[in-house]
Amino acid sequence: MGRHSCCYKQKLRKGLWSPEEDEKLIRHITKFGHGCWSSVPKLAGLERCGKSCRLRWINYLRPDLKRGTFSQQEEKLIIELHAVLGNKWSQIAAQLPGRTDNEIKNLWNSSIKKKLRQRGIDPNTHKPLSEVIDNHKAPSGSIDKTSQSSYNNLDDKPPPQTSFPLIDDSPPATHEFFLNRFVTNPNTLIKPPESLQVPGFLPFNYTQQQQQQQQQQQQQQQQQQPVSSTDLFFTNTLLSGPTRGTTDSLNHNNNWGSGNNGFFQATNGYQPFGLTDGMKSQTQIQGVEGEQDYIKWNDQFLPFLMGKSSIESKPDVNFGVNHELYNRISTSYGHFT
DNA sequence: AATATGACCAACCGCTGTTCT
DNA sequence: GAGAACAGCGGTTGGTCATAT
Repeated sequence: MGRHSCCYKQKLRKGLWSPEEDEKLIRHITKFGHGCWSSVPKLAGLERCGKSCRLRWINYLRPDLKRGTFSQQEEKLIIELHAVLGNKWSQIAAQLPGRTDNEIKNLWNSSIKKKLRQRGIDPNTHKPLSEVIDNHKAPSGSIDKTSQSSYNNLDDKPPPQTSFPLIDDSPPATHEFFLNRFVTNPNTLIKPPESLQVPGFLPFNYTQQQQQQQQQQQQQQQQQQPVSSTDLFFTNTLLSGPTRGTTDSLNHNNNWGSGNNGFFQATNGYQPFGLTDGMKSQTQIQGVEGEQDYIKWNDQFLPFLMGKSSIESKPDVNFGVNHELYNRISTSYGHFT
């Protein structure tokens, strides 16, 4: 269908969103949910098409977005999922809570593809490049059982060409492999596969009860033994990536499971919207004077708009604006004055 | 210091599938 | 059943920033 018909009827804004537009959209969806996207811009007072509003919300304004750079485990998971699903970015994103299909797609095209090629892996077939060159008939997306689905740190230096298969003894990325890892028998599953212990990741049949058991086990383990910094990073934090200046990202548990589910489960006519534990985590950010230059405006502004902040000294906002913060953020919008 | 190049990423475009009338 | 409206998806584009020359 392409561009919505509404886009032809009137002059609509295009391009980057201004903070004011974001604020309008957030306020509207916070109060009313999005309902029918085509009606959102009118109701929210925006000169955008519904499609644009939807995209902005899904890819940027949603409170459960994780943002930040991808962890190595996330990258590994993306590669493994891509080996099975191909360019089904939305399905891949579904396994990475807090990440959008757009984000993953961008990562794949800008970074992972290159890293795989550097390691001698064809990003389309996930086969060794030499093999792909030798066999031009290899259908795209098909997974050879000898090819590898398990990847070590992609930042590592590539192994010698003779060392394929590349990594370890993990099973190949066949559909059986995928099913074994992601669609497990709920009667037998207690613990998610080790490689899937990425913050917020839930296999398809990983129930809340099982999750609680898992959390209890993790808590016991944490009490029993010290955790390495990387373990902390991967299992206890939601703010991944450089988290420059992030001070308390280690101080909360992984609540993505319940929080995320709650967020996405529709309970009424409107599409669901709610504040989640995940959002709490997202708002664990530094104060205005900190070094958190990575965070974009909504990362700080959004919680205040939502009337909820996990920052202890909550600014006096109530859908109003923390003006100091707002001014600082607004200036970061070079195109917007 | 100026320019070129590349990386990154937000947003748009066009398509398909589903739902509604 | 047909067509319109809509949601969602994947590919692509264009702007911005960082780095190299």
